[in-house]
Amino acid sequence: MARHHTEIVEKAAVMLKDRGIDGLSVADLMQAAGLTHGGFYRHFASKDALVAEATTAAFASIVARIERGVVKNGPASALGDYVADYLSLGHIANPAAGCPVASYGTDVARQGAVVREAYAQGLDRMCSAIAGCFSDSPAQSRRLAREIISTMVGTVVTARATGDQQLTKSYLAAARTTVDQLIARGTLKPK
Amino acid sequence: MARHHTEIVEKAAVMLKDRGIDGLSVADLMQAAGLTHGGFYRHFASKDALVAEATTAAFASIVARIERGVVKNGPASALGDYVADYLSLGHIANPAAGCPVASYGTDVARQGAVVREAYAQGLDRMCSAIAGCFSDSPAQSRRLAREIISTMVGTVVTARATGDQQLTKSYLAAARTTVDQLIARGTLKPK
DNA sequence: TGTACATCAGTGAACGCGCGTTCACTGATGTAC
DNA sequence: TGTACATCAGTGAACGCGCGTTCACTGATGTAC
Repeated sequence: MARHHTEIVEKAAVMLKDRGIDGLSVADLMQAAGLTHGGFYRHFASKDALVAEATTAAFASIVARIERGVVKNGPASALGDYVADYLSLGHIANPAAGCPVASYGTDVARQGAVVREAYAQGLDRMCSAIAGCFSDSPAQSRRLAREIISTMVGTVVTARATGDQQLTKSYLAAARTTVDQLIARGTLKPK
Repeated sequence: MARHHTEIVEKAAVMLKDRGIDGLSVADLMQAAGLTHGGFYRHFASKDALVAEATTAAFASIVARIERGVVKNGPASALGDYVADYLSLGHIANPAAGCPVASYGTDVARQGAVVREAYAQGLDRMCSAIAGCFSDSPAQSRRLAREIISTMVGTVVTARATGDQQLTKSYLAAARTTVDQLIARGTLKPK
């Protein structure tokens, strides 16, 4: 059962980012997990509860990826990779594999408390993971992290509306410069 | 009929920003406009067409407000007011009166072509209105405008998830500083 | 000016559909003896 | 080791509901004479 539970949550995290909260149906999700929809409520109290759990999982996998990068290549490289992936054409084209904020962030404010809290906590942890790359004061590091996230989220959200790939590239490059300047405001922890 | 049409579109723009695309129902909208839902299809080919039109209207009213400000108080003041309103607690708390990008921007990528095009064009015009405040080259002005919008969108989208008002205030203040620096990179047209 | 008529915006009942959720059931699993 | 039984994850049919959309209708409006 635990294996099924994990698989449902992981599939949900992907489908959620692909289709949005309203676009994710319980029946489709369970079918994608190779089960029938009836069993869903043995695992979750409601769709809301599933969305909350999948949101937590989505942020957790981002945090895990950053932390793995830090351990392996050091903060500077990990942060650089994260930013490069975020501001890439691949991220624009493939929301399912990307950031939950850029994918369904504007819908969270309209959700119930369970989802909003899971999302707020996930965002906070993502922020901490990025802040952890800086050796500045915690307040300053978190502030930098917030600004980096805001810039990247805004860029991807607006760029996804643009059909023109060449234009999108130039937006991404511009944002990349802005983020690099933000990073340069702080001091990266040594490897 | 034209009066009804305008009223439906304007009510739709507000409700769309309040409830999101999926959250807006044809029946609710028509009731809010004082009509019954059956008449909807005398005005619009589909819900999609309505959403597209309301999106265009939402961006148009923002552009109109900026341009009125420019005429009345000059570019510097108009842009300053726009940024101050965007990065305000009022905008965080009241999406219905705010920016469509921050309200349902992440859902647009999942919509049909009609909506996506209306949205892309609206965003482009908003960008032009802001770029028009600068006397730099068109390319440079638009680039600045894009970065200002990205920063503000990202800030509001992430800040809306935060329950804590004090924290939200500090995010907004930080973004304000960042945007001011972006504006300072360009040259504002004289009044 | 007054009457007959055509138009068509708006009405409200109805449609099919997919949604989240429920529930009686089944059958594999693991424990008790 | 083998048998009987309880548990409960998973099944699949069914539910009520609200959605977008359709359509036969009504009645106010404006034109033609």
